[in-house]
Amino acid sequence: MSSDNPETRTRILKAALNLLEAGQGKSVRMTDIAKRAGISRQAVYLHFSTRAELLIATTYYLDEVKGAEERLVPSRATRSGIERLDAFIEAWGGYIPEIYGIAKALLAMKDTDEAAAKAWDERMQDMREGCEAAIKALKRDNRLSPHHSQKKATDILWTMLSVRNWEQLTIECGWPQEQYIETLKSLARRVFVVEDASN
Amino acid sequence: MSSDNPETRTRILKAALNLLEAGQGKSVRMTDIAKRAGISRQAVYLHFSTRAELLIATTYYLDEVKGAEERLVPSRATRSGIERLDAFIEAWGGYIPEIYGIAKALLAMKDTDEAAAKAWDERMQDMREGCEAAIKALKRDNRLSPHHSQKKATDILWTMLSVRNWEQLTIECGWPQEQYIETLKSLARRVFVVEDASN
DNA sequence: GTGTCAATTGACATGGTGTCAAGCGCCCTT
DNA sequence: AAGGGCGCTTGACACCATGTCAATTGACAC
Repeated sequence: MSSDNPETRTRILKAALNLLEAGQGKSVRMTDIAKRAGISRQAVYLHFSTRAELLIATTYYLDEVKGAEERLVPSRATRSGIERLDAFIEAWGGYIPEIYGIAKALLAMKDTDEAAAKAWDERMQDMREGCEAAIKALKRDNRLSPHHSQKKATDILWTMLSVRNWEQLTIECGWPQEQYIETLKSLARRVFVVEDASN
Repeated sequence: MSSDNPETRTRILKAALNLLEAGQGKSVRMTDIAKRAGISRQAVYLHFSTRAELLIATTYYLDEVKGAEERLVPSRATRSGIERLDAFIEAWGGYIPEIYGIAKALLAMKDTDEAAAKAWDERMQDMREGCEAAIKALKRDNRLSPHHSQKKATDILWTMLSVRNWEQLTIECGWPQEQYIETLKSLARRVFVVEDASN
């Protein structure tokens, strides 16, 4: 079981979140999390039976805390496909730095841990739906470049917006977050948008 | 020291290579490599003092075996910037599947192992030089889009061509290698090339 | 034969995850 | 006020991979 005392449970989640955010990808041990939560290591296992399970629960907690859902509201509310594409890139691109710590941890486990892989893929699938919606909206407006099928365009946008690419551009290449967002918006336009595909 | 008997040394490297290629990213243990080389685990340590050192040596061995250098010759030999961009994408994009196994192993160690990180970054730096050269050639021809500075264009091309992106598009999205290459060439054109920037 | 050197064997340290069992303190019940 | 249940603690332990160490073997060289 992994529920009984909700107090301690959320203390653990908070601790995990803090450490993952602060560590920016540095590996965080069960011991560290326990210590931070002011609890014994074994108590952590009383609530989450594996590290993977804890990390996964942490992602849900993160979404709750940061209001992941609400962020996407503006992108859904926009009228034109182009606006929607922009709004989505802005929302997701702005969200990445907040989830980066935990994303990194999950990503690192992906290769060895089945559960971690599944959790991560699930979330990326959610994100992909956003991409797909933006592409569909473009298509509806007859502004989607005829170079790409809908599936292919979605694949490309999804890949462009990956956490790994954000990492490479901002952390390795030193781009400021602002530039990342602006550039990705402009790239997406160049790649996906045409004047009017119906003519 | 890590040299004395070149026979055994290359047997180890071959074993590592085989396993990494076959495993397509699955973690390969020192024990596995030793067994494959028909040698005791400790003998491996006689030649390579750490796993990281072995993996790094394996990348050099790989380059040697696959003739990494020669692959880039056609891209250097081309006249126009556009041809060079195409040739580079083809050469590098075609090389990725061959190095994928070891790339994955190195990438997985990057977070925890200093040496592995350095080795990987070094190789990516080499690759980046190819990107930079292609961008410079475009610029020289006045065909580089004025949207991007040379540095920024290099950053983008470098990121587009990352192993992670190849992985996502081919393995996760299921693109055939052929489609990967063609699409990346076409994307690069759309993103970087203009009719003639000097007018 | 004796030395040298690659390789073998087997034991051991380390560091992290996950397991197990016993015990402790606190609140709830009756 | 005694007894139970429950959340947590303590400490020992198994596991697994990397890396270390020391003693030994076997071949070839002089």
